[in-house]
Amino acid sequence: MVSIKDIASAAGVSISTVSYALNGSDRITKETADRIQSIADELGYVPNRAARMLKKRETMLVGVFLTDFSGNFYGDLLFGLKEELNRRDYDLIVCSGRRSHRMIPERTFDGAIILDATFADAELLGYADRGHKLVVLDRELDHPNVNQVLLDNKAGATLAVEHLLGRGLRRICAIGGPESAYDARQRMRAVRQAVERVPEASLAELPGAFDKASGYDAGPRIAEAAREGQVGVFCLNDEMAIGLCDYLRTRTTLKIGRDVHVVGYDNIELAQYMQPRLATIDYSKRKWGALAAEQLLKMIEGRPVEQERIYVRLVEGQSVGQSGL
Amino acid sequence: MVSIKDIASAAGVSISTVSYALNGSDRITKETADRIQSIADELGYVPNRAARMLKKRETMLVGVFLTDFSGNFYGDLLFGLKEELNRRDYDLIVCSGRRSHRMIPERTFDGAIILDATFADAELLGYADRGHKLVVLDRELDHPNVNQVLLDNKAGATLAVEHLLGRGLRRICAIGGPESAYDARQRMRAVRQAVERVPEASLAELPGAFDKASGYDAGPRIAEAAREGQVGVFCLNDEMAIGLCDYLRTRTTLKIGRDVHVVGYDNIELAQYMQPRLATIDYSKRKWGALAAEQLLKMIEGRPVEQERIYVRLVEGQSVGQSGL
DNA sequence: ACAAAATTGCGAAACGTTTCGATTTATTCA
DNA sequence: TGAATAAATCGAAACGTTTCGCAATTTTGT
Repeated sequence: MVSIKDIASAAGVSISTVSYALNGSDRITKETADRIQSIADELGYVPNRAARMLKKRETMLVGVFLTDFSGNFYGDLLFGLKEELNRRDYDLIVCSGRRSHRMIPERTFDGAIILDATFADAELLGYADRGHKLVVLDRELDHPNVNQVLLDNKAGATLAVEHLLGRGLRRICAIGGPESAYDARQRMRAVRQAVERVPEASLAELPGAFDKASGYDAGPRIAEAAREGQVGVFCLNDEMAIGLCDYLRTRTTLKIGRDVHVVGYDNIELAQYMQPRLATIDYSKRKWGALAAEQLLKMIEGRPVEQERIYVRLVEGQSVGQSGL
Repeated sequence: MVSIKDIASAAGVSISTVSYALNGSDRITKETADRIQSIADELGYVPNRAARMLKKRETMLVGVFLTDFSGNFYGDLLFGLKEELNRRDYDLIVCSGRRSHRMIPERTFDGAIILDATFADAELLGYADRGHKLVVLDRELDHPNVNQVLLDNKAGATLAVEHLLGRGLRRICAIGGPESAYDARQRMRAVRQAVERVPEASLAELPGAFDKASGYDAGPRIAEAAREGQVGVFCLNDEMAIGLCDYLRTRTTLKIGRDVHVVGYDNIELAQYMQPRLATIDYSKRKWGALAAEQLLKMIEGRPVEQERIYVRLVEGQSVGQSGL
């Protein structure tokens, strides 16, 4: 592999001169710089990332950690992140799985973005204590080296439940997320509040784990409830809503949007292809990513960071109809 | 940041001793090794990845390059890759975008897996010439440092077209992929052959670009054809099939599975949620990933690599019905 | 008990950069 | 025409590891 040293001897200059030249320092005259540059090109020189990382103590790399790569959800987010990071000359690297966590303390990145349930809060705080810059997207952490872009979970869940209530539904079910998930807790809290505001409304909470199977598994209980009258179901994310619809369609004769009214959360791509179209809560994942990147870069560069928040809106769909009541 | 040097002085030994101890060399007695290890733990030592990379000239990192992160498709593939790599102590890193290409010549990885149309063949061959190990999943390249796991495109496309022909359809349309895409060319060639084998069958080829919009845009021509009798459409991937169904459903009164029979390719997650269920060609993306990882590791370790191939099967769906003929 | 052999640890160089301070060369000014 | 100043280049140290060859120490065999 050709190194700076090879260029130096080819050009008959010292390695420091080569380094300065290649990095566009004004300590070197334009002519020698050009000459060195063209020799470098000719030799096909590419700097060694490891060496540069080691010496400069910066990597120009940002890591994004995801719970998994299933990516129903991640495409737009990553797009937003990447655009913003590339604009500032950082590269984006996507990782998943416990094993990869250690890349953080190994100083593989200048900063990391976390949307990964396999990190415990304490673990993240530990990294932050060691000086690593973090932006967390799936929790809230109070630490000078940690920032977050908050999703307006409360507003979203409220919107969803009030949509059902607004259609005249009074018997509300909510399928929850894992106890450990911050999003799930926030959303469920808002659900309770929204239901409580309507005296004649009732709420049944069903457990869930944010995956299709949870929605499917909640099916029987929903179906049972629906046989005693229309029911509005808020699934705390779209995956579960899709699982539920799957159950209702294949295992019951109940009609979605008439007997059972379903609303999800996230507006994943699949939601718009469901029949009937899934009502859900939408927000700009791309913007979410862009803001996260911006925050992280600010932290890295030591500029002040302001708290950001992503707003949500309701997307109507035929999975919610008009109640007969 | 605590380094090996800090441990050395804390333990009163030399840095080489620390290095040996921490790496489990038998040059160091068990007791000192343990002592050093516990000091390291206490100090919260984590090795510096850049330094290790530089010195050992290996990174234990494998890069996967994707055209984009939209990931309708990638989830399972990445899962298969990651499992296999982690089992062998490698970490997986996902990259996308032209900018990130340079990570390859910068020696960021021990090898890379390419499923990314933004790489030109010549570019990849250039990297291979420089000694970088590559597995390509979206093309075929003849180079000692490049291997591929072939998808059986020919078999898949044949299966798809024969499925339509088998249902009595004689007027076949095929929506193609980008000219530059190897997969698309292979599939289309097989389509032509399959149609030619049935004398009374006719084929119309429509252009496409492997995205939903292409399918949608092909809609009017398909609809026109369908008004003169049933037509069987093979979309060279599911995305386009979904776009086409979208058009047919929202812009025409033609019924999918009766007037227009649609089959896709890839069996992406969305396919099974389409109404009617999209008939398509399925193959194990997870296995595809696992084999790619295995090949790459073999190349890295200098073991002989055997050519692998992924087999395909037809998934029936109501998007193809029985022709009246 | 002593040399030979084995065990355990150490010193230093190297990986490929960047960058500080010093040195050489060219330019300016009186 | 020198001395003073500015411009261009160089040498060497450093980043944090690994690893080779050597030195010191312990063990073994007789």
